[in-house]
Amino acid sequence: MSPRTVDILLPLGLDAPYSYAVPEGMDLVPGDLVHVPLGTRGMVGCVWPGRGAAAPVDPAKIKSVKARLDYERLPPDLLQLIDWIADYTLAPRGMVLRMALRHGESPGVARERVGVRATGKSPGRMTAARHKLMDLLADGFVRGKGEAAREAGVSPSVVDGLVDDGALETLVLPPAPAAERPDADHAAPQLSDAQEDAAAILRAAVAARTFAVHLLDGVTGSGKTEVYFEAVAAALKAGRQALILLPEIALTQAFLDRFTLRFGVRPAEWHSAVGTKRRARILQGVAEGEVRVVAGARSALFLPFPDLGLIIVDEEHDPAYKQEDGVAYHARDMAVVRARLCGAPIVLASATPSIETEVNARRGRYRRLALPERFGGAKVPGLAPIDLRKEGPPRGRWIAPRLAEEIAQTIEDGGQALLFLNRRGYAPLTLCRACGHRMRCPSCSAWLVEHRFRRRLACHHCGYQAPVPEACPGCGAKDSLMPCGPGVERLQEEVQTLFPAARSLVLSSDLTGGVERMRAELDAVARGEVDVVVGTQLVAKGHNFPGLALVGVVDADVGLGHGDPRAAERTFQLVHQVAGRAGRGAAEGRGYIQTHMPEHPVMQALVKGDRAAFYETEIAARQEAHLPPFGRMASLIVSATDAASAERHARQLAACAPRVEGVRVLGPAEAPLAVLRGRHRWRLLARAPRAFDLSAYLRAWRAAAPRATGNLRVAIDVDPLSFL
DNA sequence: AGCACGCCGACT
DNA sequence: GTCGGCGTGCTC
Repeated sequence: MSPRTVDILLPLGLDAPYSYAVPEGMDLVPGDLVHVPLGTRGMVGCVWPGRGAAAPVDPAKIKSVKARLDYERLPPDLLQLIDWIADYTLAPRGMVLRMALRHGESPGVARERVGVRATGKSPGRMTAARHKLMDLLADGFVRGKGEAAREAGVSPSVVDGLVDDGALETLVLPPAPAAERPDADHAAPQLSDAQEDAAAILRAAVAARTFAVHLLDGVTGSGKTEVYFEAVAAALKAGRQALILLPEIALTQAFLDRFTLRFGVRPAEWHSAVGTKRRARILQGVAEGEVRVVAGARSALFLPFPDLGLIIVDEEHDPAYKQEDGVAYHARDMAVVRARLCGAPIVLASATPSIETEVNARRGRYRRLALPERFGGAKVPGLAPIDLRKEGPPRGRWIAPRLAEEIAQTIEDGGQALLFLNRRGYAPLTLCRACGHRMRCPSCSAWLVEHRFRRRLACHHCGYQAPVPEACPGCGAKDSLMPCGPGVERLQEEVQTLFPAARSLVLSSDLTGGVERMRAELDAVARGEVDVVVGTQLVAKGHNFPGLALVGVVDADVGLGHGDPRAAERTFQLVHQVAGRAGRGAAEGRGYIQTHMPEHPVMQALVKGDRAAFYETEIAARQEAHLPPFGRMASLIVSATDAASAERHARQLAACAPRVEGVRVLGPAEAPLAVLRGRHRWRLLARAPRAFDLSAYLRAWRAAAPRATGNLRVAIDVDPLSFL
């Protein structure tokens, strides 16, 4: 009699599960995590639902499952999500599974905690530190060892000393919960009428336990967070779990504080800065249903919630939701898929919805919940245009005279000014005055950006760094290298020159000192200890600057005019959000936008504060050009270390594209970043009608294509962010 | 993703 | 003669 076999999906670049024999007495169900032998080693895999007749395997090859791991099994909707994403993106199923397993590698054993308690016996010898500790523990309560030391303000060794002495006794405490239970009734907020209307609809949606997509649409400061917290509260009251997705950078103290204020405890956090031990605990807590609310970055989408009753995607328009490398997926879109698979409502929140979401709302596929006003009556500032062609700053300066005057006035009035420039470092380009040599990255087609604080030139694409050379590498001339163009560091220098008495601060992602420093800096700004903040897009996200009275957009044209419609959308969203930073407190905000093309529709919309106008023009343009969401698109990037073979393969690929009515294949052309990390890149685009099954087309194409040999790679991106 | 196998250059 | 570089292919 032949043994029973199961399909096991392995977290590798394999699209199909492998068959393993099931040992006598072992019971396996899809979703179970198992240990299996593979080649010379062992590995964790997941029991996969059988999909009928698989390719026959040589029975002699079949090995046996080693063990079923003592984890909660992955819920069925997560297995379906993995299949769905693999089918849609053409990524190997195993690589998608990997995203759901990679956090669980270290077993989530909850460490036992040691607690201490006073025995009633006095210490043999008394010291000042021992006194503090004994005073603390005089209440007879049990405390964790480290906790007791911390609270008493003594070192942990004092605790050990008193345990040895017999004045304290140790006992085993139950493991601390992965996260405390949020209390839905902790502090119910006072909502405006518009907020209450939206909240009521969301509460009803949570109660209905069916899939529905809502667009929570409101300007910065209109109170979207309070509204979706009500939906979270409803999920909590129903005893179900909720997931709040945020762009990683927006998982700030400010957000956590607001959550804590509303629900009494912090949510379980899930992002790259959370340590492995803690991740394992949270993972287990989620799988057991103990953890009720997770606030996380896009990877939180793959957590094994057994009873997910609500998903929130905050800042749904944020491009950080798009994963470009490995499995190329958009977390917002996949969140909608997961919501559908588990029959739960989902809320997409944004002040500047993506064109895709906006169109879905207009079509009625998503229900729009609009919050028209700013909470507390504060105003989003209008943006006055400064035409750089007519009233630009002198050469080598970036702040126009009119903006400079406004900054001076703002400082004088005791307000704060924010200058927004989406360029890190000191100068985006360094060139030699003598020979024209430009400092470029040795492994990318990109300029090296000078970082003056660090005294280095850096590539923002691959991480290459080098000290600023003494002499020009091209001609050997000394002191001939000259920075060109502004970065935030250089802008701060200009601020210091123009306003010597002003206290200025640069906020950008390469601030050294990590999260702690960033937090301290933001606090300093909030306390009014800074007059002028110079920041990159980081300042657009989620931070509140109550004293901010003036916003200056230094170069609104960055990225515009290269023909990528997505750049217009991005500019609009960023500038709109930055403008929204001003006037959140009592002060009424003002804003200025420096541009070379004030007549551009995006600038016009920003100047007039006319959001609707932006969507009208942008949606019309997309429709006209059959661009997403009015058509479907995929990009194929062929790369190799050798330029010629990349191009050759790209051309072969283009030649064997299946001819299908309505589908157009564009290219190959050099990719926007023609060389990245030493790899030459060529790009193909496939465009298809909206209802077309593009994934199936790509699969057929890939099957017809010659195998990519050597170090050739073909990266497929369905729904790429860039349309170029 | 690992890990073994295999086919070519420079060392004791 | 062997060591070892990495390109190629397989793992139920």
